[in-house]
Amino acid sequence: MSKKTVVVGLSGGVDSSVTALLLKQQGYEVIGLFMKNWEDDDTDEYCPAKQDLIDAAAVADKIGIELEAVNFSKEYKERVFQNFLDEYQAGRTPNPDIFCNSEIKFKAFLDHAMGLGADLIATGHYAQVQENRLRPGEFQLLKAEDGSKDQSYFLYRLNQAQLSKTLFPLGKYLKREVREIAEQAGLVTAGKKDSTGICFIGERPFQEFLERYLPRKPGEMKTPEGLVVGEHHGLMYYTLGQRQGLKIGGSKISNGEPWFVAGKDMQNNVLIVVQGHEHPLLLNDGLQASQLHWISPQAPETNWVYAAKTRYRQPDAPCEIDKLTGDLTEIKFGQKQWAITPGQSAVVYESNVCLGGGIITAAI
RNA sequence: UGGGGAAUCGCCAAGCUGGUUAAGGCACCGGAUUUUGAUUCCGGCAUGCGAAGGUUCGAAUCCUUCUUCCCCAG
Repeated sequence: MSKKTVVVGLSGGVDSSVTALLLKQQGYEVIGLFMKNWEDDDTDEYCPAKQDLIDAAAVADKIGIELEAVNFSKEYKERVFQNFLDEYQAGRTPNPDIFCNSEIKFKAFLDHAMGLGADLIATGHYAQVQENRLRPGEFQLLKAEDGSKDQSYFLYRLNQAQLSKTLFPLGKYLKREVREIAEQAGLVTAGKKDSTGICFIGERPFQEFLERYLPRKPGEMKTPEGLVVGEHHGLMYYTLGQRQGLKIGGSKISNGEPWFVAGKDMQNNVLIVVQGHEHPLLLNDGLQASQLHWISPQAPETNWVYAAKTRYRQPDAPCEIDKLTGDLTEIKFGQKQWAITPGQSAVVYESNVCLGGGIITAAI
């Protein structure tokens, strides 16, 4: 019986480094695979992914595994980035990393790994996969043990075929422990700062970045009453609940509280802004979502208490699925939710099991 | 060219019966948090109070002149 082969996505960060290390220690035949999926900004002397590749190579060398590099830039652009732009253009706020997972990391990457003869793939995500005890052969996606790092929200669009071939070795560890393991193993990535920003693209001045693809289209900022209070650069550059960057402060009509984006009037190219974090227009009882995806072949029940997030890193809020017809669902929360935003994903949980979810189309 | 009122950080705005380093909020900037975009949190942000003089041990706070703006009369 030969050892099982696992292809690990090595990004050049601590998490994936430790993932590879743990699998190696568990006796798997491990192959590291470095992905470069974004090259729009590369110049001769500047290539953001370069240091990451160097680090990934150093880690692979230290652990004693092979490292291969692949480039899915084309797939990324076609399957993730184009949709990202279309969504912004339509005034919504997409979450590209969710599709990056379902289309790139767990599709293009998975296919490539299988082509290499792998039995399984693994990534450094904080989440867990488990076979359903009641229904053998069916896999469940669970939250990570480290609740503060749980990334199941980004993984809710994975299907049975993908989960059945996936390992998340970090699911049982705390972030702190992961760093300690890296430290003890002498991995160069042990103290490396966590990466943030859009996966593969990285953190950058957001409006400036979007502007390269979606040109400015200035218009007015108005209160719900129709009072003009400022000017915006283009509705697509703003998201509901946004406070920073509005550049409106003071004035006689101000009550001293900060302004937030509460809506977009696409027809008239007007950004609706309100004052005060608790303004009623920022709070809603429920939402509608479509493009539904459930991890189990069995969709969740209506009239049953679940919990849901309307954006990453937000505590689960108790909710009920009111309607579930075809590709449309309505979710009602026990308590009003803040800045429910079209384009973002509503992800449903039952205890620590991620059931799936959909893309928010409207707050209700 | 009569009378009255006001001029304090980009904006709003305390202080103005003279006395520690000129409140606070919004905006902005920096950082923390964060594999979306936000939110949130922490820190920074007027040697100067329209200008110039004067009174005083000491003035944004009192006086004088000038400048600007507003209101009421013309």
